[in-house]
Amino acid sequence: MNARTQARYQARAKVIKALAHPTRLFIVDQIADTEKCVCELRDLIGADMSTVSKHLSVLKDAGVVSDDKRGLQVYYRLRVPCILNLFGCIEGVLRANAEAQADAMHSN
Amino acid sequence: MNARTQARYQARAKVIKALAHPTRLFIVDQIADTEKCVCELRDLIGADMSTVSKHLSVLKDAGVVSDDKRGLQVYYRLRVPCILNLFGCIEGVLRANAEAQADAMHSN
DNA sequence: TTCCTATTTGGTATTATAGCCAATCAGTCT
DNA sequence: AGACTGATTGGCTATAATACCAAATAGGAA
Repeated sequence: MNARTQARYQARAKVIKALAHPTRLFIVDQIADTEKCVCELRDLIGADMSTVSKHLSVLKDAGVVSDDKRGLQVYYRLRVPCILNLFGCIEGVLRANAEAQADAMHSN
Repeated sequence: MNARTQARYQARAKVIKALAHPTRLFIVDQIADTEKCVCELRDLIGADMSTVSKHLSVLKDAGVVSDDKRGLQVYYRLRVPCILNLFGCIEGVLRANAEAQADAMHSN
């Protein structure tokens, strides 16, 4: 794998890595159709505000969300809606995993 | 976020986490339409075979790939093709990021 | 059986990530 | 201006991920 290829996959991995955390997936779901401020997300998640803020900065740095400061609040919204399509696929993987596990049980 | 919700997002995150590495993304691309054995992937990637094997086990454990031992070789294939759709979306994010960066340059 | 080859597993050092607290920053309101 | 609120940043510790080497496993061939 040469340097150019390596760089391309690294850029892709950065975006996916930003999504690879339960809290951040939850955030993406929450702001999918309605923007929300950090304090709202903090309440929904139940973690320290600084923790939520850092998760949001990871998502923002990857280009997944965009922010908009209005008054004291900063509102975050999903910048790239196609990410939502991913969730259906992931659910498919989980279903397939569950089936495979069930099959393995039967064959014992 | 209650325990049930937490568990669901954790399960999803596991699958996405399995994809969140340049080498593993490369592997997914490589076996998208043709299964490949570990040694072929090792040559393409240029890392230690044990490293490649561990990447494959992460993907397999998440249910993304399946393996098939024939003779001395173990062949890996993509188990859930819809993951390929993700790549188009990711490229879209990267393009949007590049544009945003270009815009930021102009406004200086 | 013994040798050889492909793969996996164990051990370990290095690096990255997560979460909380405390401190800081940036607006708002009086 | 000074007090207040929402958000971000820095610092720290704990945990997880990565990559290599070396050792073990599994199957094929002599």
